[in-house]
Amino acid sequence: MPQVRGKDHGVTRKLVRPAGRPNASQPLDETSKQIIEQLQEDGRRPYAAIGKAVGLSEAAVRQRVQRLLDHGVMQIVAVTDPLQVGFTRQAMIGVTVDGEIESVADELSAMTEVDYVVVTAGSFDLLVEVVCEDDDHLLELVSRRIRALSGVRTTETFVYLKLRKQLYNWGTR
Amino acid sequence: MPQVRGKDHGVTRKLVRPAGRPNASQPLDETSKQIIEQLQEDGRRPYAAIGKAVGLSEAAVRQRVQRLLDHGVMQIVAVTDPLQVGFTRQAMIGVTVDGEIESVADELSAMTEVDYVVVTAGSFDLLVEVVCEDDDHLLELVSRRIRALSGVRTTETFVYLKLRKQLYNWGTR
DNA sequence: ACTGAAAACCAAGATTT
DNA sequence: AAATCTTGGTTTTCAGT
Repeated sequence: MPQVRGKDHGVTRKLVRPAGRPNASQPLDETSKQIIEQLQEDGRRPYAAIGKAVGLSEAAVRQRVQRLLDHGVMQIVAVTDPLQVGFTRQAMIGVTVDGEIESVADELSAMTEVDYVVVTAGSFDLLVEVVCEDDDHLLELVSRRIRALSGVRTTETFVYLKLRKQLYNWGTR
Repeated sequence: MPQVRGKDHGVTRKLVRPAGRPNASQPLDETSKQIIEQLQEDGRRPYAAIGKAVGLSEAAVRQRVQRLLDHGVMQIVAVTDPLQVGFTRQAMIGVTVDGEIESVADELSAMTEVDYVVVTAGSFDLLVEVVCEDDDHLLELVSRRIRALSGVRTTETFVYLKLRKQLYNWGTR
């Protein structure tokens, strides 16, 4: 399966847990894990088929899926291959920050080219994945916009040459 | 929305395009982009509802979705929040390699804790994202198994402190 | 588990390019 | 001619009781 990694463009999905969302925090039982595995293979698999596979009624599967979605344990979404939709250049950018890391992270998160921001321990304070249309776009993004942010001390760009593995199915073993 | 990033655990989904998969390579038209946007919000949204939103019949939407899936332009999958399913430690690992980068990439890709492998240009040859149950697990993985791979020269680990943004919806603007 | 309602599926036939 | 969309009828799934 070709690469499938998020780029912003479109509806923004923030990591902040929406207010009012119930927090599960209970370890998943075997059955829920099996259901998730089924949906990791095919997010539109019918509930009845899932039920057959995990030994549950259709309705029971439906309720469990709804609960998993409500609690934010999983989401079911389309993921696309950036190379097939006109974005030819991806990169990871390691950023070091002076001062407030969080505020820099916020500004980076707000950029449409940025699909991934994580605060890290190590020689970078932030790792930022970006998806660009081409090298010019990437250059403009890094040199004009990211390095221009106040608080950004250094950046190091790792241009993607080849994506080798990209999985969405975890947490279930 | 909480973080949602792939960890292996479970069915393996390789990036290699399955043989016989038709290669689209035609730029997406506006309608397909709109359909993808709909499915990025909710991967199980009914075809009829999507049709209403984009101005197509239910059957036409279904056919287009099938085509997008067949061509590997997108997939519809469940993605889970590792923190909610018992994995408390994520990290990015920068790897430098002696010799064949691809073979090291293959071996890393085969590890269940590894959910992301990319060949990069820059001071690392590979970037590898891992999802571990705890710090002990991460330590064991890095020091006993990754550094032990022949061809691995150096590794640098960036432990995730906080995931700030994670998007799956791209390519559509 | 049962049931009405909704959605998905299928096969032609129509339309567009 | 090929690809894409629509229509109508049928089967399956869904959601609430």
